[in-house]
Parts: sequence; C-alpha cells; structure tokens
Amino acid sequence: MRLSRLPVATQKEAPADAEIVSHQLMLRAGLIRKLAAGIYTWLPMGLRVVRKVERIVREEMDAAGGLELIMPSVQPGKLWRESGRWDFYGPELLRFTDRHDREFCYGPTHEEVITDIARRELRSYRQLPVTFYQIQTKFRDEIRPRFGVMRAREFVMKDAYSFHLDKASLDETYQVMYRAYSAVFERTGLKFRAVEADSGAIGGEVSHEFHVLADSGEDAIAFSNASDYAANVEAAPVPRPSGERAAAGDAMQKVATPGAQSIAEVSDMLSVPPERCLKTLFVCGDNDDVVALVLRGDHELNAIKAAKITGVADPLKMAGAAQVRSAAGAAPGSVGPVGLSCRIYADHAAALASDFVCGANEDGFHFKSVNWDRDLPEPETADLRNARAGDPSPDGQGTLEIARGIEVGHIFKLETKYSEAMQATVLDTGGKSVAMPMGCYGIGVTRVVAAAIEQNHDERGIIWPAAIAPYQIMIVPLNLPKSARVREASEKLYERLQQKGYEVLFDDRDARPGVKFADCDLLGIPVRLVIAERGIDAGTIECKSRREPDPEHIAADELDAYLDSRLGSGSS
RNA sequence: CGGGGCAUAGCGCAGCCUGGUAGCGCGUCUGCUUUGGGAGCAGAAGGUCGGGGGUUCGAAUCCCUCUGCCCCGACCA
Repeated sequence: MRLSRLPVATQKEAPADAEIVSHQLMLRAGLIRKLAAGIYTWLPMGLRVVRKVERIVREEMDAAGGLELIMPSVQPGKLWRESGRWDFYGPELLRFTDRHDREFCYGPTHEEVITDIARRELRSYRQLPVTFYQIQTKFRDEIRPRFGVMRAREFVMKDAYSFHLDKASLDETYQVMYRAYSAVFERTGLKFRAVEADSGAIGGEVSHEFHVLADSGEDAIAFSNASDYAANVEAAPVPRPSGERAAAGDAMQKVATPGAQSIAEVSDMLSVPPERCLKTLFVCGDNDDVVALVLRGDHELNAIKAAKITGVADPLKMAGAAQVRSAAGAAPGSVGPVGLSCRIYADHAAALASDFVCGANEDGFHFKSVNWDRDLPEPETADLRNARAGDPSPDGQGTLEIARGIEVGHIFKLETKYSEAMQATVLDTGGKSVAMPMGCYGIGVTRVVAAAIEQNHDERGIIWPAAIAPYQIMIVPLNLPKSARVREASEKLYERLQQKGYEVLFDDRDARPGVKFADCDLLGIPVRLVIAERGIDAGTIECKSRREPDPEHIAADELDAYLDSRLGSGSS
C-alpha cells in the first residue's frame, strides 16, 4: 500500500470527547470514525486489524471443530417471546416493527436463533455434539456507550454455541473451547489471563472470562502468585479465615463522633485502625424489608456475593436513606449492628473482630469496644467482601495479586435453559426425546482491537503485536523527490518484500522525515525500514522495531533474517 | 434514569458576560525555499456560529424550545 494513495490522514490532536488512550489513538491514526454515539465506521487501516483478529479466531474455531455460519442480525420478536427474553431483556434490546407491524429486534446475541436452527436441524444424538459459530455485528443499546469501540453499541463479536446429548459432552466441549480461546489470545500476541467468573443469572457453574491485561481495564482480576488460579474479583471467593477471635476487653462504650461519617473519619477520630471499625450496609431484601451487612472498614462489599444471600434482593440494591433511618434510627454514617431487629449478616472477617467500633444507631455517636456474643448476638456469617491483594488464594496455594483486565472473551454453559424453553430436543440412544445441553462462547472481536492498544502503546502511538498489525513493515524513503537512487532502492524493496508475502506500507509521500517517522510511530507498524542516501552508500538498511528504542543498520543481505526475527517467518 | 456541561471551519479552541455582519493554532490548496523526528515565507479556500421560535433597527452573543454529544452517579456508611 502506498501511503500517497491512502486518503485518511493522521491527526495530531484527538477529538476532545475521546477519553481513553485506545480511543484517541484509533481516531488519530485513522482506524475508526464515529457516526453516532457508540457507532463507528472502520476505516481501511482499522478494518485490517479487525480482519487479522477475525482470521485468528476463525482458524482456531475451525481447528476446534467449529462450524461457521452467519445468522441474521434482525430477529423476529416471536423467537424472543418463546425464550422469555422479550420481556426480560430490557431497553438494551433494540426493538422495532416492520411495515406489517410485526415485532423485530436487532440481535444483541443469538441464542434464540441458533436454538431455532438446532431444533430444526438436529434430530438424533448421532448428530451431536456440534458447535456452530459466527463472526457478526451485534447491537446492544447500552445506557452509556463510551470509550470508543471498547464499549460501543454496535460491535463485532464471534459467538459460538455447542449442542450436546448430555452434560458430560458439554463439559468436554467446554474444555476444547477453553483451549481454543487460549490459543486465540496466545496468537494475538497479547498478554491475557483466563479467569473464573461469575456465571450470572444462568446456572450455578463457574464460567471463564478471558481478559487482556491492561492498567486501564474495567475489571479487577485476582490471581495466585503460586498457582494457576485466577478469577474475576467479583467471583473470587474469600475463604473463611482460620484464626480465632481475640478475647473481649473493655466494656462497650458509647462515644460522640460529631461529623465523622466515613470509616476513615471515624478511624481517625477514635484512633482505631479501619480493620477494627465495622461498617454496616443496608441492602434491600426480597420483600420490602432491609438486610444489614457488616464488613470490616478496610474491606469492600462484593455486590454479587451479597445478592446470593437468601432474603437479599438480586440484583443487589442499596437501601435508601429513609429505609436506613427507619431500620436503624440514624443516618447511614452512624449505623451499626447493635440492637437491630432486621436480619444481619457479617462477613467472615468482620465476625472475627473483637473490641471493634461501629455506629451507635444514633446520629453522631459510635460504640467502642463492641464484641459479638457479649454486646450483640453472634451474627450469621457469609463471604461478603471482594478479595484483595495479599489474601490467601482460594485454592490454598500462595496469595492473591490483583491486576486490571479488559474482558474480551467469555465461555459458559447454558445447560438446557434455551433448549427447554424452545423445545430443542433430540432422540437419545433409547429413543427418548431430550433437551440438549448447550454451551455458549463469545469473543469481542472489535474490543480485542481496542484492548490491544490499551495494552500496547507509548506516547508516540500504537505498538501493534506483529500478528494483528494492519501492516507489518513500513518503508520510509527519505528525500524521495530529489534522489533517484532512493526512489529506485525503495521501489525495489517494496516490490521484493511484497513478493515475499509481507504486508508493506510504502511512505511515498513528499513529506519531511519527521512527518513520516511520526506517522509510522502513530500507526504502530512493527518494523520500519528507512531508505536514504547514506544507507545506500554503505550497503545497509536502517531497520527499527517499534518496540525497540534504537535502529539497527543491517546489511542488505541480512534483511530477511532481521525480518524473520521480528515478524516471524514472512508470509501473511 | 438522575445530576452537570458542551455544541462556532476537517481537528483543537477564542469570541458570548457588556448585541453592531466571525477569529486563532493545526490541517487542506498554490508558489518558492527546505529535507534524518510533526519546517520557513508568501498567498488562498473553507463557517446557514447544532435546529426552530422569540426579543431587537440589528443576535454566535439575550430569552424559550427541540436535537445531538460529553462527563459524573447508580458501593455510601
């Protein structure tokens, strides 16, 4: 590709509404353009990256036995009524009617359609197991699209669905997909981690998310420093601590804490460390009541764990100030578990505290030297908090560290949720009709592109891993208009490298060197080859890897070896 | 959905308070000079000031309204 023929110019400044670095760089480098909130055009340079990712995904899906198909993006509402999701899905589902006033939606996901396919095509256990997949544009009408294509409304996703005779077969395919996903992200050249995740509303079983590691990631993931264990923090269990509660000391005492609302303020005022200040959170119960959750001041409530407690509303909803006052008789900053009549659950660690501080349920007052069993009944205990760095790993090996991640893949077992609702059955070996257990496996293709940039960039621009770079090599001739030798040498090199199968950008513009270097860095092309009079005289080519600080001057006949070492063996 | 903000040239912004026919930087085009890290000089093109309505002799500017976009919040004890 000759840069002079690429009409999309790079930009020095990013639009003011681009918040995160990947969004800014994608705009500046001319990868994408916004059409509307959360809706983007992929320009030629950006599309190439999307295609690279798609190709890796497709190859690994095929290798794992997946069968590619494409389902419609527009889906009849009727199907969604069958599965029960028409009413359940909410405003994220973009709905509309056709001219005959029939209901339709733009697919945010394709369980209904694939289950419909399966129920029509699959009759016998002999056809199973089978995995279908597609790479397709989806639409979710997010409340608040942001971060460019990272959290867009329209996006490209690979979704796969597997169908089975029984649970054992599903488990087996799940493992196959787990390995396929690992292979996909391995090949992209990104640093990633597979983590245990909350499976959400469906099924109790553990699912796995694949995260691209990046400091800007929206998810926190916990992983052991001594084993393979890794989990989304929201799903990481915190085992009950083994220690004994220390003996109670002084008698409970009420102290004035005027103006002290937060744990930090109370802790400061009373000179008691946060871990011995217990906080009490009121959440909505199942039926109009409230439930009190007690945690150590230095711990964070885990909403997903809390919502799983019987009697607590799911999804979790914090009680309003009025509800708190009627339950505790004080404002949120001065409430505690002593004397409450509602149900109380204490996090394991909070239940282990002794001589602790908590709100006195009277505005502006706290209790000191409070002890379970002495000053208030032993609480029911539960795992309520987020895991944090330094906690013991749930698998018993090592301690946890926390990293940030961007969720780019998720695999989970649907079991028979859809096959039962939509009567997707096959005859088993005994001739009996059984609903097929299903698996569901997604990869956010366009999000992978953004995540790759979040993980790989510097102040000059993008640093593509070679496997997903839009082009592998940029030829930068200097003083092209005036030097026939430079023109000849660079044209020849351009020709030769393309012949070898490399994807090459040729900066044949009449621009100053600084402009060319800056664009090359911004675009993140892995290898830059500078052609100038000097090098021609010396018989060398200046080769620079985007990842390395300094160029190397390589003899012309060593070039292939250099490229091999930086890009892997040639061809695309 | 609640709260806040913004909308002026392709991009980044000023002008608005205090009404008088729109400006800066980058980019684009032409010419000359320049050519190893976003060059210099000279010239040029490009704007229904988001839409509609109102006030006024006169509105980018004041008022009303609509639309679009952005930010914050939806763990706080």
